[in-house]
Amino acid sequence: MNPSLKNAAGRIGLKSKAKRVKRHVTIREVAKAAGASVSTISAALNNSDYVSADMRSRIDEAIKTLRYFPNDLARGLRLQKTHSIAIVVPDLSNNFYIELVRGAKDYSASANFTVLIGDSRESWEEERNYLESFHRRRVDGIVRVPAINSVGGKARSVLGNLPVVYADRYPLARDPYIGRVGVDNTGAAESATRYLLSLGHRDIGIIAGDASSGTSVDRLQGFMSAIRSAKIRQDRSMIHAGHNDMESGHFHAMQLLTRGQRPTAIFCTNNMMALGALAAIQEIGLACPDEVSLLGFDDFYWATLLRPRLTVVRQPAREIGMIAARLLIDHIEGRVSVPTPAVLKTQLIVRDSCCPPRKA
Amino acid sequence: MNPSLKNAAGRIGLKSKAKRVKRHVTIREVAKAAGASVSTISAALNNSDYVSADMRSRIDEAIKTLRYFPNDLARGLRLQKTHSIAIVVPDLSNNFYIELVRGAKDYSASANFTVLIGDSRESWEEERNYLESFHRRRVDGIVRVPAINSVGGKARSVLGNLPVVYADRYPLARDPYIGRVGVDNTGAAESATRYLLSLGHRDIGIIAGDASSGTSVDRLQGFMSAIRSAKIRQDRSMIHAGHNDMESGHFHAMQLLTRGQRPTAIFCTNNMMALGALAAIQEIGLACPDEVSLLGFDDFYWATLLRPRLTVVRQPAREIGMIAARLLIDHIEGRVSVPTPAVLKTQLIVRDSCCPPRKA
DNA sequence: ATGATTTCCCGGAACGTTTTGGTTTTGGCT
DNA sequence: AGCCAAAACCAAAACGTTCCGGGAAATCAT
Repeated sequence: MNPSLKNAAGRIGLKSKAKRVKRHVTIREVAKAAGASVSTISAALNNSDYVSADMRSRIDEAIKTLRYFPNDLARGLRLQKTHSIAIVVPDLSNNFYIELVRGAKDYSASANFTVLIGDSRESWEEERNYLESFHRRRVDGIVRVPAINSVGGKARSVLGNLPVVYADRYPLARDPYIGRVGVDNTGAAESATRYLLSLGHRDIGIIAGDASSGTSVDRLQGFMSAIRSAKIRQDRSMIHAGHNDMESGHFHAMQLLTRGQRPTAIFCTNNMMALGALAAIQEIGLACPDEVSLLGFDDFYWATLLRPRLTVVRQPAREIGMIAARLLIDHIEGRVSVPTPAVLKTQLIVRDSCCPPRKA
Repeated sequence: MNPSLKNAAGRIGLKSKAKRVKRHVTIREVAKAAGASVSTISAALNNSDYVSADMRSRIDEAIKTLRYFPNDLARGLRLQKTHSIAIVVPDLSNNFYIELVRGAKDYSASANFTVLIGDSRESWEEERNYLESFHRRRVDGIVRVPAINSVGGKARSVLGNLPVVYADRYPLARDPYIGRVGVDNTGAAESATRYLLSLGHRDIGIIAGDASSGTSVDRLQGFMSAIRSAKIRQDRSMIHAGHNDMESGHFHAMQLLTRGQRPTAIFCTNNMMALGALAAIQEIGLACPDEVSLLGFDDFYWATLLRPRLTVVRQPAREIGMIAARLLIDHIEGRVSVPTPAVLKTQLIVRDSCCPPRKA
């Protein structure tokens, strides 16, 4: 059709003898090829009105044959927004966060936003790097579930005034955020504990998360509240603060199980620690649930493959991600959305890892 | 110190009555605040020589008080490279890929590269979106482990001429890539199969991956080769092609186990399918390994929590990721590196899920 | 002193888009 | 034919960096 097409396609940066750098195709080359001006191409791309059918098809053809892909750097620079958000989670090997990320990504996609993923591995150092990197990339906002050892305020210094919504965990230190979504941690932990109590357990150990996380604090509080309302005097040494990973779950379960008076049940405040605890139980050679019951937080797709199949309180991970993304994007686009914080329902999934204690 | 500092900090975009947009602070404002020119700030940032200690400290101070963060969009645009690569994997809920991603990310970080993560969920559609998005973001290269249903050539059309290195899986269709890293799939599958043979198994079912993946083909070939050299006539109906996910592992294991002549052992060619097969075995109520042995590919951190503990051939996931990143980055920076493809060692981890068949 | 370096700093031109504020073309009406 | 609005297109100015070419000041060699 258009004879200038092949010509334009051949244009390569012919600078010096340096590494032949094979530049990307630009909108300008498309313009040349289609016999139009740059602004018209742009108009066609952002399908504005006022570009004739004829012109539009010439442009489409040029784009196709030149294999043109818009440069989002230039676009973002000019537009002063990137139509993208970032989500940084503390542990990608924890399936809960995968689901959360996928939820966020799916909602974002439906809103024509792109999402960048960060995996801080429970390290503030790593998280900091991700946050700064995303900030420099000028994402339009961040959904953040902070690493366990990241005390609240530190993040702001690296975030500029990017809008942040917290998911799952939230910091205790007051940090300006535009939203927060998660579950009713206190209530969930309380009713889970009630379940253990109803089975007859009186000596219950808990492995909770770090006290700098509001979420962990809430869950512990829910636990305590259930215990109190059952008029039990809780042995404080059976309250452990872990780090939300398998190692610390293992470690603290070991502590709990190798003492004189061992608990008849252990409540782990997230799934990684539950796994660690299960490993410890198996290692010691205790029968679960017969000798010690195990109750976890967060469900995961292979929980039923374990023996015993794990009893857990399930959080709607995917929904948390979706809603977090929605809150964030609504804010970015200047829409007002539901008042924060958003709290979702949990569900106790009873399987085989809890039973009445041996002898009361 | 410098009185103009606070002044510059207050400069906000004061356009119309539109949403107060709170612009980011730019290098220009830093320049004004430090009483220097833009180019000098830039020089200081990229710590070139020729900027006096005095000037440098004024600049540092301005940067600090203004909370300046460079705009990587502008930077990338000007530099024509972003110092970032992308890695797109087919399933983040598969721990193998998490490790792979982490390896890639760790190496990249050490080389001052940033990495963007894509999770295609075994869907070419999704993968396409990620690839295109990364291309438009002008990452400098991509390490790709293609989705199972993505036939080779299609990707190029969306990648421009970005350098690609394949990890783990590779396409059969000839597609120009600059590197490939993985394990000796044929050899690994062959020796794993030999292990089953050595236990006395003669009726072995295999659930392999899709035939469009070179990796799957190789593994199946290794299996066949071991079978042949044991002079066994393999029942072709015991060769299944799955989709590398739990569902298809479950489905094909069901097929295999509910037929008249059931295999005494099943070899799954990746870990997700092994999990699915395990679920099927448990569902049917067969004893594993006593009634049917199960052999998986890829190790994962909770494999020992399963009952029976899974016997698998372990791939060095993390190293695969690291080397892939290294290959890619070496190429990007114009360094020549080790000849491709790079093949790493596997290791058969014998645990409890395989034993001699009941009666020969 | 004089010239030659070296050190320190700056102006301005890209990089690839979008958008503003035009100008030209088209075609429908008198 | 003449006019005018609408339709179709365009040139140029940003967006926030880096870097090239220079220039002034300081330092050094003669």
